[in-house]
Amino acid sequence: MTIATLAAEGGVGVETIRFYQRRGLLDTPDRPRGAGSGGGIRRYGPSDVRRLRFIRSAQAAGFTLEQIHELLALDATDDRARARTLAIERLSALDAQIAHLETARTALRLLAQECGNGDAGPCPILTAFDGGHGQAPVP
Amino acid sequence: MTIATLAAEGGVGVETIRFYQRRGLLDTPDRPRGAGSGGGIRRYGPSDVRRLRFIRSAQAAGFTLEQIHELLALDATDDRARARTLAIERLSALDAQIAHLETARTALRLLAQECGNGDAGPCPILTAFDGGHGQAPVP
DNA sequence: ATAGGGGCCGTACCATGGTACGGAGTCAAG
DNA sequence: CTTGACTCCGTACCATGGTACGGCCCCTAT
Repeated sequence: MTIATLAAEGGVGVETIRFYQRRGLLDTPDRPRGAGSGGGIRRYGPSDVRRLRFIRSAQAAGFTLEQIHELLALDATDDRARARTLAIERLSALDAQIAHLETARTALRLLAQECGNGDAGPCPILTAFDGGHGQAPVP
Repeated sequence: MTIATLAAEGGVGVETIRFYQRRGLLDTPDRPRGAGSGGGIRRYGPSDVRRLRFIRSAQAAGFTLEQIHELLALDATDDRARARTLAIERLSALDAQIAHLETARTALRLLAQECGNGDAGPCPILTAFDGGHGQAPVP
């Protein structure tokens, strides 16, 4: 398949594929020799699709591209311990993030509710979050 | 209080305060007239602290700075409907995001588990996420 | 054989949310 | 009345994760 097909399979744009290649997340197959200068068109296979889909999923799990790079490198080795460590680290970050968002959700429900009841004047937006004392946003 | 104190109250850096001012999220008090040229040092009060804390909380709830800008503008009006709409929109985005992260968490637990059992060879990182078909990451 | 649609490549640009820097001004304590 | 910490301001820079552009090459169908 060509790069456009690969991109479509992964639900991303062609430029994104190239971007991932530059980052070393996807490999760049050789251009078939035999064409005039520079070579022909690179071809991709099912393993590239799997890899691309993995990247998207791992991204959805909150790994950065750099971490995904490491995970992919790990896939070739049998350093299970390292892979486990990465997974567990991300898992606890994920737990924290979820807890965090749930807190935010509670505060937000309050805001929606306050603004929903029929009292006069503007709803007290500035005080809606008064429980959370400047909690840092999840980066 | 001075800008450094305000920053400390909000748990952010001085540069962040200035950045918020440029974005119109915090206002920039007048420099007291009477000093040589340009004027003296700006002073901040408790309302600035509240506002700053609100910004941080809203950010934690996933609002962008632009949306926070609108919320703050709304605080001066009595357009409760608009505030409610924003809150409810963010609420459902938040719900989706939480659900999403929970899915990721499940997949990740699987990965950690797979890599934890004693089978030979590398753990199948690439197939660990095979349930999620290239789900887009939460932006 | 020629046009058009992709592909290839380098490089530039984008949004978001800050972070840093340098020079000048201000202010309070010693 | 000087020193040193802090402020002000403009502007530049950073990381992340892309997105776009322009020029050239290749390939296939007409």
